[in-house]
Amino acid sequence: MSQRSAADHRRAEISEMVAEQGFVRIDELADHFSVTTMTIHRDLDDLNERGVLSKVRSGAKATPLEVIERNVTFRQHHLLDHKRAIAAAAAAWIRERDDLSVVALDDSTTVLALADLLSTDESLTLVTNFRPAIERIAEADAAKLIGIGGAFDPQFQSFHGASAIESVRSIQVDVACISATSVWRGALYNPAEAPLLVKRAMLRQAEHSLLLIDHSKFSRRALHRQAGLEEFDAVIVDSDIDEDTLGALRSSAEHVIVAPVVQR
Amino acid sequence: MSQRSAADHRRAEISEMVAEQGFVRIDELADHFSVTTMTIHRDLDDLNERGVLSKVRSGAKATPLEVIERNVTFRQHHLLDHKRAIAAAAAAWIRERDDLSVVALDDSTTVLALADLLSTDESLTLVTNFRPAIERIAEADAAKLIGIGGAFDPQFQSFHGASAIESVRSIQVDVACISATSVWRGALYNPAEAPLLVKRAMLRQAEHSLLLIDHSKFSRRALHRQAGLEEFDAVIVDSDIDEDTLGALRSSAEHVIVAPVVQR
DNA sequence: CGAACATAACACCCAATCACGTTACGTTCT
DNA sequence: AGAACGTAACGTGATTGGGTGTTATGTTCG
Repeated sequence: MSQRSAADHRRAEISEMVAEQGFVRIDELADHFSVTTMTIHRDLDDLNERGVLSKVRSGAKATPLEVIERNVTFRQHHLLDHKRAIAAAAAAWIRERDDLSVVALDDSTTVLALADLLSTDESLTLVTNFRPAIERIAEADAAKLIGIGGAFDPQFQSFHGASAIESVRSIQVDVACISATSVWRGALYNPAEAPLLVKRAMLRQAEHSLLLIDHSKFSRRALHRQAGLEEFDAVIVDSDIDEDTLGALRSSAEHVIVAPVVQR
Repeated sequence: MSQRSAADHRRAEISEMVAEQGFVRIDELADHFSVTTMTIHRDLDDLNERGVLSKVRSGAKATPLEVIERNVTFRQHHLLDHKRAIAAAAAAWIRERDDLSVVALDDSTTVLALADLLSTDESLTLVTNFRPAIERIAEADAAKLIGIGGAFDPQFQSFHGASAIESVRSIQVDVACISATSVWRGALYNPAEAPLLVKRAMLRQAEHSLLLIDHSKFSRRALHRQAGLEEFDAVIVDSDIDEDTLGALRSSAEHVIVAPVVQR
């Protein structure tokens, strides 16, 4: 499954090196990987394009962490196995309860993995403001789809704003599947306000709610408070979460599901 | 540009044969093209999938015209040069007037060609309920995008329903670019009602309006009346329209622009 | 200015995909 | 049952496209 080409592999390693060292020279990289500087140039152009790093003269420097966290194309491939595990657990949770047919999905890459799992189910109606999710659900041509429109935000690849909120408010949802950038002291936080408002609206319209969150989110902070952990029917985390954090989570959330990560 | 592979060419010819004769046998086709029946099977599977024809035992029969006309994947490649010509004229019309910045686009393939032309312009805001258009505009990452959400209709690949109408009503549009399936006695007609309602809402919210329509639409009929030709600031047709029809059109529309079709 | 660096254009290689045929096995007619 | 037809699976040859190097030409720095 996670079959990477040689180029992808090299680019991933470059990303790591840049993240660690802050700056790396192009000729160093060319030397290290035994390729031409031209190849490195192309790698850096690509990574720069995707917002993973900044290409500067003679090398590349790290992008500020906050920017990375917002960037969809970066997030998309990050911790993919973990996200799939979490999504599988969420799908199971939903399928156990067969009275749930309208599922709202927010604009997170974790939930995107869930969209893939649910999109083949003809009996479901999926509601989302996330363009990649809309794309895949439409492609699958099985589940019914309600798109939440509004002002498109290229950074998040999703639709926000008053119009989006309005649209969400006009729908009754059985279960909302939500993620967040940061979990801290029993509450969720997000770096930007616009997508957060849509998430809140989804929660408000939902009879049930699931929080899908991977272990990396517990060591972060973000600006805007989104919701409290106790508001969710269940919180789903991957099994790479550490003991202490899991303990703390169990004390503040109603029900915690730990999704086993399958290593490739 | 229009570089077709041998297989595409054969499939196009099959489509024609089926359209003309109503039904063709698989072994006839295999014989005619000097290929195996298996290859024809695959061709028909594909064409059937795309809704161009219906595969039945021992052969293929034509799909009712109405169904063909509704089918997006079929429409997408139909009269492409004409659509491009019309779109170019529409783009010119809009660019001549530099006070126009919010453009609404309906769910038609003609207008999709226009979306491609406008999506690179950073000063524009594009509004649409058409998934392929949303996709391409987001991809271009230049023009601002407002997505119209709602219930997704796989047949048209666009969003409809009360929620979509509501969303459109909350926006002020400078110019609405609309198409239709049929033009008949000075009015527009559409085979389905749901997309029509969104088109009407777009027109209502728009200061100006353009009708983009190719010559094939004048020899058709459809069920639901959409609007009168006189409601548009300008009607854009391709140059393959015949004299009489053009004359009639000129008498019922305010302003008619004939877009020259470039032959490849 | 000259050295270091960036980019554009072209050519090549390899791997993945596609189109097609062949065969073998199901399925549906009469 | 037997003929006609459909489908699944595999092999193969052609085609495509991504990834890389090379060279030639710009561009920026000191």
